[in-house]
Amino acid sequence: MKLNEGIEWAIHCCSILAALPPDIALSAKRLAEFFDLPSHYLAKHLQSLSQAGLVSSSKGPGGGYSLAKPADQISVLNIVQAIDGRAAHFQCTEIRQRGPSGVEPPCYKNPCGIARTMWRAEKAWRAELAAVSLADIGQLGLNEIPQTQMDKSLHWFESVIK
Amino acid sequence: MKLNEGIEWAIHCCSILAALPPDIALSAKRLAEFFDLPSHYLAKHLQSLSQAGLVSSSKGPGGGYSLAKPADQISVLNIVQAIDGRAAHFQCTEIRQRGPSGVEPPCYKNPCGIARTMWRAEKAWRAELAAVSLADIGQLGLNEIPQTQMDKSLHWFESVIK
DNA sequence: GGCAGGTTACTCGGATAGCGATTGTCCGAGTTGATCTGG
DNA sequence: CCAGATCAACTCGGACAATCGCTATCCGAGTAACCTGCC
Repeated sequence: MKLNEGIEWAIHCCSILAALPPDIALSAKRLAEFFDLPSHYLAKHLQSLSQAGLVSSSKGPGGGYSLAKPADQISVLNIVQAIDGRAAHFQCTEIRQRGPSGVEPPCYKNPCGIARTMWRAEKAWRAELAAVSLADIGQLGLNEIPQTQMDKSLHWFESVIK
Repeated sequence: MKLNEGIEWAIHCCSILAALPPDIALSAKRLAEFFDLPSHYLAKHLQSLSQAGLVSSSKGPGGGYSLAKPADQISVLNIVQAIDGRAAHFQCTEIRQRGPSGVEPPCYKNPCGIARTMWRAEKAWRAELAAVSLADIGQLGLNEIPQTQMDKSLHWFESVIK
């Protein structure tokens, strides 16, 4: 199992948007340029974020994407689920009901213990991701980004936005 | 992202092996028959369990698979990792280092906050799975399996093992 | 009757195709901002 | 100089290929039990 690569891109892009003034939009092309990513493919993932209501989009010159909500109201889980879907990773196919020892479906009152175990683990995973907001990610970044990169980033923003 | 379907099969098969007397081996064919699964494909996953040292295999007539360790020393995480590999689900490609604002790799002392967040969530996921052993799964089963199924299963075992 | 050798049937293990989801790419619809023209 | 219409460039959004990993299958290597013939 491998997590969708676009998840990394989406979280990074959202954290950039969170650092910008709220009324500034950044196009998919600019975001791709900032991270040196294939712009068309990144656009596909940004569309998912837009459909999930995490970012709002505007067309035409000066348009692009901006956060639809304050950064502290968007969790990492929101972004992950927007890109990767909300389906459970483990899917129980009820093989206990099959084969020579299976009995009628109504006899099974609960999901089987194996599925419950897997789902409990997924729940813990989601809880960890839900506990971290974009604002938290931004704060981490402010504390740890090399000063040189911060300067280059600010310079890049100014050259692009004007 | 979807978890390998074989994980469900492998855990069910291991829980069956855990319920058997330790000196009894069950072949891939029999296990597939019990759950009505494609035997050849199930065999592939059982090989993974064997390579991981969770089950021991014996060839020839009367051979098959049996648990290599006591059921309380095999966690669900062991099985999941045997089938799905031990690689992290989230792979950080360090896109923060790329693009016009990137600086030299030595400037980045820690993994980026996004990767740390994702990995912390995976750690919580693994911890939940590591906390459940095959013995626990078996206990859950004993408490919840319909009596009719238990009878049919015992009957099937007797007809197969003799 | 007991034993040695050969045979047979059964099992695992790795090597080999098929398919679906993720990855990657493109063009059309729509909007905004600037430009140009006329008053 | 200002207002309005036109135009052009830019952006998103959905539709269309290519690649990789999961799914599925097979056959060969090895082993244990069994059977047969001989002592």
